[in-house]
Amino acid sequence: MPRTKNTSTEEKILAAAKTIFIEKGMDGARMQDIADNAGINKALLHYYFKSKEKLFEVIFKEGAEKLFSKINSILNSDLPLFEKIRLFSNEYAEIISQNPYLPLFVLNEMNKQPHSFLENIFGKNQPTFENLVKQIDKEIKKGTIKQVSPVNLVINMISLSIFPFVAKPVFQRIMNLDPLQFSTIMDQRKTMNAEFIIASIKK
Amino acid sequence: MPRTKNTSTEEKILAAAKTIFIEKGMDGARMQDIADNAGINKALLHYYFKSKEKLFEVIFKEGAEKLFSKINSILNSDLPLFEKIRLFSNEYAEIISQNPYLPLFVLNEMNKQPHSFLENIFGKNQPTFENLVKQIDKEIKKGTIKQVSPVNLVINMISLSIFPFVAKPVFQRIMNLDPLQFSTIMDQRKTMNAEFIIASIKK
DNA sequence: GCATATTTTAACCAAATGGTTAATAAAGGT
DNA sequence: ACCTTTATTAACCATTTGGTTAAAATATGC
Repeated sequence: MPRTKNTSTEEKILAAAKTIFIEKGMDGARMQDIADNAGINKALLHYYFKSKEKLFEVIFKEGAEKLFSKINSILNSDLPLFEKIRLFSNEYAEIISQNPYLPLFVLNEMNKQPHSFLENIFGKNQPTFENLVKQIDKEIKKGTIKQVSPVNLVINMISLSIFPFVAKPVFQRIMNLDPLQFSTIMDQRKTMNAEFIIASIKK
Repeated sequence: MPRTKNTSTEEKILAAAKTIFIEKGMDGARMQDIADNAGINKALLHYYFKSKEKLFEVIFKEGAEKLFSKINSILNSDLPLFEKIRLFSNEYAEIISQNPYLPLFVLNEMNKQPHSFLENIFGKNQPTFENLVKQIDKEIKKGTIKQVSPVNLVINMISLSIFPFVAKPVFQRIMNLDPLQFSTIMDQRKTMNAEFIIASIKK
């Protein structure tokens, strides 16, 4: 097993695999494409990562981690609720504009991969929302926000952050936007989303 | 024995193709699976629809149509703004809960298929939002709602309606919800979404 | 400098896959 | 009945695909 040195080849493979898998998905990706993209022989892929599935798993895991870790850390921080919403919206928008194709990749594969595969990956990092739920209940009692379901609030925050990227080709087309216009609108949303959410729950 | 009136072969194929394509996507779908699912010989698929691509196109077109036609018709109707938002949220939630796997299928393929393929499909049905833009401008001048970008309002409405279904496996997992709990929450959202949107723009 | 271990490659291989063909069965028209 | 057209099938085929092998190149330790 080559776990010792020469990470450069391994890194080249991982970078290439990321590109190809995210672009084509597990089924659409070809090992030969990944090898070509990494500038190496196909057999080397199997030398470093024994199968397509194993290689995919590494890429998927990394992607899922990138998307999910921030949610948990911000939503469980000690910030005041509105600040939390603002921070989440801003930071999440940043992550996603830097990895615009990641969400669809992860969503797509989460729907397709068997349960066992996902179990393996999500084993421990189970986010907790207790902190947030308590915080929201407190604000409701204080009367600063409306009676709102914490779960649904989080779903709204995440939906508004991610979906526009996932549906970019749809929105661009049905709204007749050129890429520049679309990107301008996405930029507006970075600050807008938080205020939109806050306005919807503020009393 | 004469059995119960068998649906036409073409219909059987289309139904099977829908099932398989939506479950596995264009790349993951196997012609043999579609044939088996339809209870016919694989060659018959090519007899009715000459290639996998052509068959896929039919299924995709139908799915995209189902998802997009309603948007246009409701958003261009003559209802008052808030009613429009409520009607859209309700009807769209209905369409999607009846076809929960359709959005991801369409989104996924819209990101993968080449431009030419999509051009063919969206040729004419280009939605228009002029009506809605005017309506929103009017409400802003009347002072009933905040100064809000019509495009972003529509993006929000659609995002909140669709994304929770697309990300169902994610939400179920990170929020530790069993299928029943999740479905209850989705039901709440049917009415909640509209009020959430309205609250966020009401002055 | 040399033996050993690691990395990389070209050539293969078996299975799977979309698609074709030629023959057969069923329907329709006369 | 008989012929023509349409529908359906089993057997193939060419290509693609993930994966393997054995040999060559390169690095490593002494």
